[in-house]
Amino acid sequence: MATLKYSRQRECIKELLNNSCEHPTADMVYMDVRQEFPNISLGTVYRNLNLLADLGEAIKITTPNGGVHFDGRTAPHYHFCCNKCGQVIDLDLEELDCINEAAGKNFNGIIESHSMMFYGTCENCSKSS
Amino acid sequence: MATLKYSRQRECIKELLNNSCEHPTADMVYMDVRQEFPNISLGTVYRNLNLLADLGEAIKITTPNGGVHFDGRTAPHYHFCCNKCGQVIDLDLEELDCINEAAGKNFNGIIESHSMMFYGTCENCSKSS
DNA sequence: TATAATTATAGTAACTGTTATCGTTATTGA
DNA sequence: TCAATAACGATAACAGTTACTATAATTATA
Repeated sequence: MATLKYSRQRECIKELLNNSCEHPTADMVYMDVRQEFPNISLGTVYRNLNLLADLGEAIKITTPNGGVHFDGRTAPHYHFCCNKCGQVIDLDLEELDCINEAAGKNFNGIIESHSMMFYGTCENCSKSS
Repeated sequence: MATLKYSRQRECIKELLNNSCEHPTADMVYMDVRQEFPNISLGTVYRNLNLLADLGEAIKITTPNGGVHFDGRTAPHYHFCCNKCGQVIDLDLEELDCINEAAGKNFNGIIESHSMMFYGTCENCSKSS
């Protein structure tokens, strides 16, 4: 059961995530997708974003101020979050696998993965300050 | 203005954070502190937790499932979050300063700090599975 | 100490982001 | 073409958190 069925709305959201280099929140996706589907429901946006994340076709990024961003780039990579404007930006730093082992020292559970977020001031905000 | 005034409730919350090795959420703190202040308000707990975090006397830890945990240990260290029970645990891995520089390559903003969270299965959950 | 000024509290309402519900619409497979 | 069912839009419900307000506690001053 629960066979996946095609939907134009989901396709549009997926496209939008893949083609934008920003990492939009559900609200930002809602704004954008409404240009093509003027009366799409916010619930539909949430449902599909979570579905895509569950399918592994998108990544959910939680920022410390509580905002949740979505990324269509599923290859592992790290992000930067600007302390001033809150924008989330991709970083050119390859994933450090070895770090999981290092963290596992003196720890009795099983470490499978990690996430890392960098903070500071983005280019725009450091210019206009 | 806004001179800080002593409050027994805040002191109790601070104590509680410092003496517990778990990393409680606001709700967990609320439960605990009610043993001493049976009719403390949940708002008071939130207000003081955020105040302590602002003062640098506690640290706010946001987990990807949306939960916010608080830590009275303010020295920089990393955490582990169990995928099964959601518990947050301290790790014995010293902060990697050099990593900020590495991340700054090919990046035009200013990187000041980073946070890292490890995931997997905690000791308890891996036993009882 | 007594009093005035002001911060913190308890209780509650309001707000925000997200999920659940439900009747209708779209997709799919026979 | 039709039946089965997933997805939709609209809206209600929900959880976590913050804002509001009258009262209580703390602090500074006389």
